[in-house]
Amino acid sequence: MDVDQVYDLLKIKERKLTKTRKAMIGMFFTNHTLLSAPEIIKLLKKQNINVNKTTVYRELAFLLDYGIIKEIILKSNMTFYEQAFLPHHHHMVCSSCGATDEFKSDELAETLKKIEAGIEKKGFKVSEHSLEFYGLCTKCHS
Amino acid sequence: MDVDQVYDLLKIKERKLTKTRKAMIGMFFTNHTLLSAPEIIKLLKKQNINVNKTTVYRELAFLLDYGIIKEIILKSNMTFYEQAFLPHHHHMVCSSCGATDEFKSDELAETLKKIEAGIEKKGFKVSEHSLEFYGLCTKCHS
DNA sequence: TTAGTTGCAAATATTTTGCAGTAAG
DNA sequence: CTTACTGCAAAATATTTGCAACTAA
Repeated sequence: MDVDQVYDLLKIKERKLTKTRKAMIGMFFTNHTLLSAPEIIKLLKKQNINVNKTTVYRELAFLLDYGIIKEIILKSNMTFYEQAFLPHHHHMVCSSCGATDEFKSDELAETLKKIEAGIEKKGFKVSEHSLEFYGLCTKCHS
Repeated sequence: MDVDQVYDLLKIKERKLTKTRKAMIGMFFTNHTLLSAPEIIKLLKKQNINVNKTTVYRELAFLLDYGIIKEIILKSNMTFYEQAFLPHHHHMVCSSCGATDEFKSDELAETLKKIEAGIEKKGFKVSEHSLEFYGLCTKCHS
């Protein structure tokens, strides 16, 4: 799924392509960074799009609902978002500067799948998991 | 580490054993459930300990600081706490009713350790990870 | 034209802070 | 009696809601 396919989806669903919506979709497909609502508001301002925070929160709920973005909650107790079409991966979060980086591991994915199967046998229907590693990034542990 | 050892630690560090502190420590060593600040306030009320929310938040920060409890942030975007001396485990969280359950897996622990070693080779110093499984508990998926 | 979208102001909810007073050891 | 601890009120932050006005298709 790329930007144009997202536009097509919106057209099919008869949802409008507003300036803010376009800019936010662009953001998620350009940056592969985790973005929070306050950060998005700042980024929009830089593009001279002065939008109300309410709109940004509503837009995030919208994109989430359409499966275009994913939600990730970090220990900072803030909600972050990223594009939903990236290959499955996890995040490393620097507890000092807050920088995030991603990584993936086939072995990990496989183990998690096995674990989830085990959990389901006990009657709990798993729909997703969240896994993040916290510590100090290269810059921060001198 | 048990309750009495925690009391000893406080004595050594010349920290006082107040009624609220004692009750909260007791809570974490009795319940092995995840507890949030609002829940703790309610539980204290039931014990006729009417304490200000500020005190509870400060006490949680205190216990966290002394390594007596651990912090876990769930997708609900709320902070939960649990005793820090339980054997390493992870949580299953029901997206419908919010119930949490715990489980452990040696295979998972081993894979995670390996993954963390791999991450450290790239210069990121891992200090902890958070892993939760979300889905529907037995009661909620009919 | 007509849904879908937006802004504004106000409400929620959790968590934090400053300061003056209280109590445990 | 000393320093840790507490309450209160108010602030900081993120997020949500109702409603009237607006605009993309």
